[in-house]
Amino acid sequence: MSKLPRSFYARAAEDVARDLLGKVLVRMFEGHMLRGRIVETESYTGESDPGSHAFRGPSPRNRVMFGEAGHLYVYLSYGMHSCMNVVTDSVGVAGAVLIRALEPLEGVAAMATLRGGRPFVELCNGPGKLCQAFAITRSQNGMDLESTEIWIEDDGWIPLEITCSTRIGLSAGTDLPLRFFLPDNIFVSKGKTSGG
DNA sequence: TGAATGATCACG
DNA sequence: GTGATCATTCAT
Repeated sequence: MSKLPRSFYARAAEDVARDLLGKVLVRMFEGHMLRGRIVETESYTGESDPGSHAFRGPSPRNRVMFGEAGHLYVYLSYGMHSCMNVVTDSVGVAGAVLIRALEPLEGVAAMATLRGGRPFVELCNGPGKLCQAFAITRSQNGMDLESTEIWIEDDGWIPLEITCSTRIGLSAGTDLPLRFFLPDNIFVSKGKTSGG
């Protein structure tokens, strides 16, 4: 049960995305401890990645992707949903890992309330859903994962198997196998699998 | 299958 | 300033 150090994040986004599978996101919210195991991620880089927000260089929105690793990058999608990324790579190099799905472990009642009473398996099986369940909005943008409000820890659990496939919901860069998930885990978001 | 809903970006 | 686009979710 150890909190991941900043050096864990200060690597290539693709490596961080793969290694985050099985780790546990922890969030303190109004006295509740919310915990969920990461079961699905996608990696995004910079100028070489047409699917990335940072593809066209720095802007006010993607600024944190170019900053120090181990911070949160949260943005609003489709005008109504927040999506949560973890910043990777070194300062000046754009990189981030989108957290797409979690397996709820602790604080499930609080998550269900935040999610409007949705069924258990639908609490965190999508990027917008898990942000709602963990009360993460753009006001958490730039937050440090070494803070006491939100962090990611390793509880020793190791995935049996990791599968990769192309990323979801993009109009560019869809040919790259940069989505990582645990096959057979029921909390992985719906959408395409690795061709099966 | 498509409605909801607003920030962001390119362009002028 | 305007218009197109979007790393989605939910109800039909």
